[in-house]
Amino acid sequence: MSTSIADKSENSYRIFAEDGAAKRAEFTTGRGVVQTPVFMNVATVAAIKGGLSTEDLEQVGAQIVLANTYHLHLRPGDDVIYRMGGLHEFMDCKAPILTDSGGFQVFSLSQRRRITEAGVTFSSHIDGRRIFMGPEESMRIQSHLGSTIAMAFDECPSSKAERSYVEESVARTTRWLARCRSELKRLNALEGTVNPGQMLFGINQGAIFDDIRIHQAQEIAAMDLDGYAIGGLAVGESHEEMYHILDVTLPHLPRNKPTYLMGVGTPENILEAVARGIDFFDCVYPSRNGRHGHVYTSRGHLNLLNARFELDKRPIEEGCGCPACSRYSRAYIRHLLKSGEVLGLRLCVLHNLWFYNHLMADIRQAIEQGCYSTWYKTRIDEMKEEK
RNA sequence: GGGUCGGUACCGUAGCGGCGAGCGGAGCAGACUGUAAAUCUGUGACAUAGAAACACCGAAGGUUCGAGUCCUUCCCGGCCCA
Repeated sequence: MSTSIADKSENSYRIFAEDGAAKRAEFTTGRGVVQTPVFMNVATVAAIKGGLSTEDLEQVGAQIVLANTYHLHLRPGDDVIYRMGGLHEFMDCKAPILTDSGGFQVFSLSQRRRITEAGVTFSSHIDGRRIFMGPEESMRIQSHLGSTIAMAFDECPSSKAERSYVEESVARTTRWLARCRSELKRLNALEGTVNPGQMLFGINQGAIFDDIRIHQAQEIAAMDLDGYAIGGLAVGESHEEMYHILDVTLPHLPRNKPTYLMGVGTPENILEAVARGIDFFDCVYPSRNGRHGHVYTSRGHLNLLNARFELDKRPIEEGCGCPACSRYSRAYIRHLLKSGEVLGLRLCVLHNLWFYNHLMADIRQAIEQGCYSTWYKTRIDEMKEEK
């Protein structure tokens, strides 16, 4: 079955176990069922950085992949991907793909940006040329890409922004969401659309102002979308502030729809957020940190570049079934990293993504078993132990 | 044996009388949360931090208010000639 945007008869999201606020659900997409809570493996430019292939993603337990509208629009161009049959065809990916809308890039590539009601003008990080993107442009690009889930075009105000600015920005993001919704409906109905069942997730914003978050959550909840994201977190505020925003905002988003905490985070962040009811996550940490020799284990993270691993014959984590741990020592991977060999990066990224995807599997199991609320705290404590 | 150029931190170098010695690498450590960046930031030693100032610029003397910088001798290395 393939539902999109405003759902008709049956909800594509089905919760079958709950433990406190934590939800264990399955989300049915046109590309198969996603078991949640889930981590989305970040392939910004339709590739996991660090030399991983689509095949590697399958091996590492990835259920779903994230790619970026802004990056793919610039290169190779969404028209190229459209003519190649869409993202799935282009990268030979069978799993569902969520495309981020480009809204965050406006925030993170903040030079020379100009925001109006119509959209945002900012400069390309590749060649500096001016780019205009608004809700309609973002939806058209994502429609060309043919992703499984499109994200609404939003603005991500800084966590330190003034209240008056955040109010204005969030109101605009909500108006943009309505425009995204109608544009995507129009596109889905067009002849030749890559994925006519493309879904849409809206995004909650509001920096760290409880009332702005809550008010906007109520507004977008009424719009009946396929899912709801919380954006603008983990951008400089403290963990306590982030968890607090989740605590106050999530009750105002539909419980019978998937929720997505954008860009988060550390294993600890994820464990805490699941406890509060989040289903979807994505983060560059496992891939970026992996490329920098920073690897995750159930007993905390290691920096494989450290001299103490020079003669360490152990795998990154004892008992881990990832392609790196099943064969190679810390000492060897450290040598590869030191030598600048791509294999070193690749092995670390493989391990980290395996770790994240398997952490999510453990989380799902704990919720099913009804022991999540105690289990996750133990997991967090274990990660703080001596490495 | 003669000539010549040179000896500065782990390596390569800058410096040509005011240096509490600059720069690159390496090494060591840290940072990265909807990925412009295999990037960025620290880092002489004294266990660490801070405070502090004592990195003794191949060695020993000398000139000078002051020497890595000038002079003398010696040691070591490269190249050229015999």
